[in-house]
Amino acid sequence: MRTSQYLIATLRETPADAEVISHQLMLRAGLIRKLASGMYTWLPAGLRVLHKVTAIVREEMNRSGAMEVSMPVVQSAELWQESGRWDKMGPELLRFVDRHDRPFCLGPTHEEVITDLIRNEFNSYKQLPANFYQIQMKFRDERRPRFGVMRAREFLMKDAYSFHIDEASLEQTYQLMYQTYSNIFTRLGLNFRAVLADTGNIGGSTSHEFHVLADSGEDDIVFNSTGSYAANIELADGIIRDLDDGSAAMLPSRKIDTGDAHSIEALIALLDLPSTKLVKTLIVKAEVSDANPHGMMALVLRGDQELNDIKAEKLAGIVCPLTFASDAEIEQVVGCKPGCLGPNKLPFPVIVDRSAELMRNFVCGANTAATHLVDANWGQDCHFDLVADIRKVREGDLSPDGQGELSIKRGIEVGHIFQLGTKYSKAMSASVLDENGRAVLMTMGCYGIGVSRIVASAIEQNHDANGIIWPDAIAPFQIAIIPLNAHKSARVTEVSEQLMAQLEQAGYEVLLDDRDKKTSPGVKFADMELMGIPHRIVVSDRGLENDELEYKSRRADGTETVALNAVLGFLAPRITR
RNA sequence: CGGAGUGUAGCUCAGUCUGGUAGAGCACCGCCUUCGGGAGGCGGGGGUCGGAGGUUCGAAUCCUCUCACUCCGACCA
Repeated sequence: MRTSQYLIATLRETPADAEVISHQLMLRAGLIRKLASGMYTWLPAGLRVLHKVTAIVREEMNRSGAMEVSMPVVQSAELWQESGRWDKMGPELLRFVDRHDRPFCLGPTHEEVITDLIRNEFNSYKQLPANFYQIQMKFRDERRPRFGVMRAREFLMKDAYSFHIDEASLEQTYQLMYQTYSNIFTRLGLNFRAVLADTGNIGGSTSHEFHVLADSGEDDIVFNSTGSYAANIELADGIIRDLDDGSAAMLPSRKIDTGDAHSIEALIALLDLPSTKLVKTLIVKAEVSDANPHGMMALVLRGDQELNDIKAEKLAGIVCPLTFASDAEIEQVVGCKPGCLGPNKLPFPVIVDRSAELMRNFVCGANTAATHLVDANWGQDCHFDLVADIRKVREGDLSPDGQGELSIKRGIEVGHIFQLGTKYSKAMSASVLDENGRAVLMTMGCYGIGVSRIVASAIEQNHDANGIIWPDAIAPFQIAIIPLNAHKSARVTEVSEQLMAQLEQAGYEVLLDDRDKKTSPGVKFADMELMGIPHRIVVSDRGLENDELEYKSRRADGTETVALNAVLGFLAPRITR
């Protein structure tokens, strides 16, 4: 390909509305342009990258035995009503009506469509297991699109759905997908990690996310040093090093005046105690019932620990999304402001985190203004109804499997695999006959990869001050040829053209910067670097005097000299294919 | 959806407070010079100042409404 016949849409300056580096560089390198919030046009160079990623995903999915299909982007409401998600999904599901006033939506995912297809096609256990996938634009009307294609409303996704006769078969395919995903992200040249994950509103039991490690990531992922444990912080478990064992003798409690010390910080300063001797009591909203007429719930943690919202939302009877009771509501029901709350004689359920379960002789609010209890104890003055893990793990906690301590890094979620079970097959009556001729609901799994998000996350992980540095596997072009002073030297032009033909013949993708003399060498160097082309060859009169070319890797600093007749042998070991 | 902010040339921005002929750099077009790291000179094209209403002799500038976009929080590939 020649730059003179290609759209090189590079920008010298950073567009003002781009915040993260990948978004800035995708705009500057001329990969994408914005149409509206969260919707982007892919320019030629960007689309080449997207296609590279797509091709690798497709190859590995095919290798795993999955079958590619293509389902409609527009889906009828009936299917969604059948699964119950038409009402559950909320405004993220973009709905509209056709000319006959029949309701439709733009597909944000395809569990309903595939389940409908397979319940009609499959009749026998002999047809199982089977795994179907597609690579297609999805639409989700995000509350807040951001970071360019990282969280777009329209995005390219690989989604796969597997069908099984039982859990054991699902487990096998799940493991196969886990391995396939690892192969994909390895081939893409990304630094990634698979972590245990929450299943969110897709439902199901077991789930893993695949994260590309990057500081700009929106998720915290937790893992130990040996690699034997990794989880999204949403559900990560950890063992506190200095956990109380409940062995201390109980002291009688006493009430003390704590004035306007309402926070944990103020209390530790006032009482000269470590935060591990305090408990914090948070009041959240719960469903109103006969047993819980106030519609409230207390969540109790050790003073130095933080609440994990996602874990808390799994408690029975709690209001989702997690909502804190207002000061006024608390005052009305408990009789004091939030600064003096404690788990003593509260008129609603008290859930205690494991960090506080075994504490002895702790400090907590007395549910009276400006008063706290010292040497409070469970069973003596305080009570709880349930012990649960509602704590956010911290860096330095011990790994739950006993191997090493936990660290926390930022990650970008690029893949997610779920064991769905029979959630959709049950709602939509998708069954086959087993060996005994009895109808059995199919067990399902689903597996997603954010293809367009991968492009952005690859840039987050591979860039420098001059621009993008593509891994060879997904570069729009692997090699840039820059002729110098071509207008003054017929030989430079001739050699450049021959070189391009030779390299393309050898199967490389080459971009020859043949822009005319008005485009200075500096501009060409800068553009090719900004676009992230990983290998560069400069053709100059100076070099050709000795039948030599100059090679530079986008990842390395210096340049190397290559004999004109030895280029192919020189490049072969340097370019990953 | 709550909170904050921004809309002026393709891009980055000045001008708005204090109303008076719409600007700069980059990009683009033409000619000349230059040619291994975003060159220089001369000449040129390009704007309903996000939109609507209002105040005024006069509005990018003041007032009201509205739309779009970005950022911070809750959701997700």
